[in-house]
Amino acid sequence: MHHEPTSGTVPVHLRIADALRAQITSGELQPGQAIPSTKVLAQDWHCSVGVARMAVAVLMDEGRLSGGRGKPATVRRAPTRRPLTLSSDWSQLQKDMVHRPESERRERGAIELTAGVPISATNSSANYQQVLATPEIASEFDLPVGVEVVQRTYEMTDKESGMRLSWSVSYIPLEYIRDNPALLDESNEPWPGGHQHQLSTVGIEIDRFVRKVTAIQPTTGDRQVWHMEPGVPLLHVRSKSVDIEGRVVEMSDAVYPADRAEILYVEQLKRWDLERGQK
Amino acid sequence: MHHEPTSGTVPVHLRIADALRAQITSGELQPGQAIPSTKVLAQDWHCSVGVARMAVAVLMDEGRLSGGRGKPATVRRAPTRRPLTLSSDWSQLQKDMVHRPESERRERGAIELTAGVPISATNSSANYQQVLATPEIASEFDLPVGVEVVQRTYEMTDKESGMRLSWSVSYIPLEYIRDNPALLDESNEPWPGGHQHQLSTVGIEIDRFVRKVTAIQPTTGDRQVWHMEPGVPLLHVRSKSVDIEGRVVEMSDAVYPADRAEILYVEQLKRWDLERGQK
DNA sequence: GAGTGGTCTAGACCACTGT
DNA sequence: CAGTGGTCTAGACCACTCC
Repeated sequence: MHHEPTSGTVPVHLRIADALRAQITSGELQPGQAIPSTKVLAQDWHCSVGVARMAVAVLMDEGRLSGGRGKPATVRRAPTRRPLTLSSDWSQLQKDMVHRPESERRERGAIELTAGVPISATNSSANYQQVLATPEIASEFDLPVGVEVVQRTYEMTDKESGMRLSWSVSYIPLEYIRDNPALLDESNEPWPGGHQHQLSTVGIEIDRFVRKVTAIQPTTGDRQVWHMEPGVPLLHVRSKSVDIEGRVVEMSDAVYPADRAEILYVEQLKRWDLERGQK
Repeated sequence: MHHEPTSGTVPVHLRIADALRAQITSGELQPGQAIPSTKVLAQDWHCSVGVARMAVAVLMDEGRLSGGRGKPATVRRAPTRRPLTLSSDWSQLQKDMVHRPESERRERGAIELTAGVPISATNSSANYQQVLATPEIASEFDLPVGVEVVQRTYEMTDKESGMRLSWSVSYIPLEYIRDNPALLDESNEPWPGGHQHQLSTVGIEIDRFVRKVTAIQPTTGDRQVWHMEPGVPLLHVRSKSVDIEGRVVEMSDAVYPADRAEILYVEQLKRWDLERGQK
């Protein structure tokens, strides 16, 4: 028995979602507060519980509700994101450290990947593998497909919770570093001074980093290892290191859950009064 | 009548999704190709069509399938993203142009927001409004809540398709630009030379930009205006302009669909041989 | 134990697409 | 027209949480 001809053309579950979303943004439903149960929503809107569930599923996917498993769905609190600084200042500092003693490098070495969490509270695991460049990887290096590259995957987890804090995979063409076998030794992790120092041992000087940032939707597997809630995208950062001869000598992919991290960077400009007459 | 005790503990619809995802990543299902219909999946997996639909919904949300509405669901082609360059080089160019004649500025003025699309093929609309700073906005400027700010929303759409190409909202505290009423004139859009030039007319010199990039899940409304498919996040860029006195003089939010845009930026480092002895 | 959401069924009707 | 997905119903059983 149908009550109304669905009045408009907007599906019922979307109308319920719109109503709830309005209540959330207006503050009528506060963060942490529970929304009405699916059964109540079904009664209020004269629909089946299945439709009510579809409505809350919409808001879950939008990241507005955090939910379920025996507990009522609640309004998600605004996430606090750790800034992930990728500014030239910091990269320059890393470059300057290349010629500093190892003790100093080791101390600050892994900051790159922890983004603020003390190294002592983390476990890290690295893995080296010699692989053949896929078409995608080869095109980034502008080298032929199938060329040998060293693949390094790196993962850090929180000691207490076991939660993953960072994950990245980087590639260096084997021919560029063949002269220094130490670069293939996993026991050196985390790399003191980062790959900038490692590359400097074979005479490669980095001129610039080129980074591309985009976002993707996590798979269910991603959600498990990151302990992510539904409705949270993954930030994907692809960095390339270009040396002073214009060659791409290193490429890395890293991902971060968008509810915990944000990419922060600074563009420094020159002063007007300092550049008079130049260029 | 139940056939098996659901063997493991993984829900059926997730197992179907996993199987399909594996077929997609392995190349067994090519981009553009149609996946089996929900009815067929239900028969193959001995489940109801409802469960089969949940399975394809999972892959839709991951952005791997596109489709529906009478047509069978198909494997989505890899998106081609337009790079959105936000490098210091480009910003510096903008800064240098501040002191160039208006004709030159006007020519290149709006590149900032089109990201590669010719200006002639777009419609743009700007809107000015004088509003009171919300707590969030005020905290970015480090000014008291309720201070007057000029809010400028800017939108560009493709002339043919009517699709939205860019959207942004920026804020400038009124007290910083009160001396130049031209800045409040909407007919000047698009701003020749961007806000850097506008601010220079009241004696403000930009020292640096600070940008934060993160990703959010679009609402159903967002999806409509951007013509986005499900499973595509939105990139969110918040830029702040800091002047040479350390004040935040401008703040803007911009969003881009993550399947069409990527943030690209370059970190330029100094040469070793050029910095000997300095610093 | 009562209430919650998560999974699943077996249907129904509709809008849309292709031929 | 037959086939597709999109919406919706009215139930069922389970795992979980809170009291």
